[in-house]
Amino acid sequence: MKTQLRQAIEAALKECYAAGELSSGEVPAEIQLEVPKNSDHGDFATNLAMTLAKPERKAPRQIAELLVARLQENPLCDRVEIAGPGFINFRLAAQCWYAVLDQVMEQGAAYGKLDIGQGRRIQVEFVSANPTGPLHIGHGRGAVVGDALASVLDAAGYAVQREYYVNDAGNQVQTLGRSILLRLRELQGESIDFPEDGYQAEYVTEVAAKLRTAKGELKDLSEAEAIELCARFGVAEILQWIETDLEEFGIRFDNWYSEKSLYDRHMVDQQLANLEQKGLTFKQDDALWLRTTEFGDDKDRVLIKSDGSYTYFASDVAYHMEKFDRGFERVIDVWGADHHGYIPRMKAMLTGLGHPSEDLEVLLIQMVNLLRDGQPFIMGKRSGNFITLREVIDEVGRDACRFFFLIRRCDSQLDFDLELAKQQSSDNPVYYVQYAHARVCSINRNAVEAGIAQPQQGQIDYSRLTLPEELALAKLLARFPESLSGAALNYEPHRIVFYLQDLAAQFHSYYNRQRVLVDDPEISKARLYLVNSVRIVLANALRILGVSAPEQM
RNA sequence: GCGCCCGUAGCUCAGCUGGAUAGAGCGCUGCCCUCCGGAGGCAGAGGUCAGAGGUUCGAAUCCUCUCGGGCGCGCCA
Repeated sequence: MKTQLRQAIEAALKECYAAGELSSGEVPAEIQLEVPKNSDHGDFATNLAMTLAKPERKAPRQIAELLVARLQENPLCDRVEIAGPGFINFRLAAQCWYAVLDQVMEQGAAYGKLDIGQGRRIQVEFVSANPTGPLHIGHGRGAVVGDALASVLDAAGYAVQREYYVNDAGNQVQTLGRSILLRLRELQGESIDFPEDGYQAEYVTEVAAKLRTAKGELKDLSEAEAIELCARFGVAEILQWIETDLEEFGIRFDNWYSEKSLYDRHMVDQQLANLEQKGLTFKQDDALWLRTTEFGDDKDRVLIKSDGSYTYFASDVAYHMEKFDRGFERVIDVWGADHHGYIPRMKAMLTGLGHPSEDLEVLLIQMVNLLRDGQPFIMGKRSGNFITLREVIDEVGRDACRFFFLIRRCDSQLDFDLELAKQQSSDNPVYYVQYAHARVCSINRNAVEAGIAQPQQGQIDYSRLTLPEELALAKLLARFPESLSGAALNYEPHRIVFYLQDLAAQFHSYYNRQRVLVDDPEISKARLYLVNSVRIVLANALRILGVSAPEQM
């Protein structure tokens, strides 16, 4: 719709040049067309005449008149007007908009899909929580945002991979192993003085008990061997919890990438050697440093500590370089916002190794505040860390949980009201949107009962759709692809949520004013066609978010 | 102290990358309500876009400063 109009404007402009009415001969690279906020200003508006004013040395309105004279003849346009300082406002013929319904019906589940990615490979790495404990509520938000973003990009035509980076090397894994071993000994009757810096939580004992049945008491192993075994067992066990939780949440990763495997394959050393060769490192105090300050970081960073062990950053360098070696053109990391200080060094490392820093995009996920009936759930700013994701999903359900995690821009903090999420009323945005879908399904069931067949494409007389609400709905359906492209280009899945709420609101309002199934069978058919188009778009948008579109509730 | 994010209606937040009279939900006020499917529907009030400069035809949006809030600033991960 938009592109057709853009072509028409371009053609009109060229005609003006051909007729000598305009002289500069420049056709702008892209003619800006936007949907005015105020619908009195038409369906689309362009500022073209204003941008041409300078090169043409003519008044904007004068230029606009030349263009409008030609565009008025175009069958696409119902009305073309000049407004304000020189905007050209277009109102398209109703038929154009109702043609969208045919598109929706014809394309079905594919309606809205785009090709802006053109099959380019992109990776979204998200969750990547340490395998030392169950997922908490904060991980949940990152999980859903990452997953939905991946789906958005997929729908926009990118070849997307979802990856989980498993931090199965390093200190925290050793600490986990030691903690499990101590709990194991406790289970064996020893009295243990459990250290402050160990993992205190109960699940550690759970893992220890399981290990005891599987592997026995580890009596014939050395201390180091026992810790190592406990660590491996614990990581495997906890990863399984995480995987199960995520799957229950509707999230499935294409790849689980082990940090330890980077060391096993000597990838870290290779990358460090690479950096050294490029003269980007230096030694100081027995440690190896990366000169990240040369690329915008405010401090240089340690890669190898003076005791010879590697920093987390060192494996991250290797990991991210390896992502590009795997052929991804762009790599997206989803992190908790408290890690934002880590971004400059990562980008510095990339530019140092010859990658434009935009190749890595980091999405920062802000904190989640749990509420119950508008009141903070528990005190303390990091309270979310003590509530597992599993508990929340069990309480409010997967759909509500996912929807609420996506309802805000990810860089703003989120208030998540558990009671609201469970509520079966239109105050609850998830319910409101899903209910719109279920309502159309209900109408369909009634249509069957009344013996009215689902109208097929080409059988619809659009002149039966005479109401302004009907036209408005068709226009909104036409804007779904645009909403999707905005979400994809800006990495903002929440836009889909806002679109959905908009569409549901307009549908409910229409439903409340008008009956779909009326005495006149032709009108009924046309309206059925319209509301079923709405149903399809609702379902398509919900599918991208990983929220179900129920037929009844 | 330095750096990043944020400041929009009473509250929670959108605002399509610079467009025209800044929007939605909750709350508030006033009407309506046996409707294909629910304790719901319709309408109204409510704003100096934190403040001050700047950029230009045009700024909530871009730049600078000030104020206020959040988060970071380990040879931790």
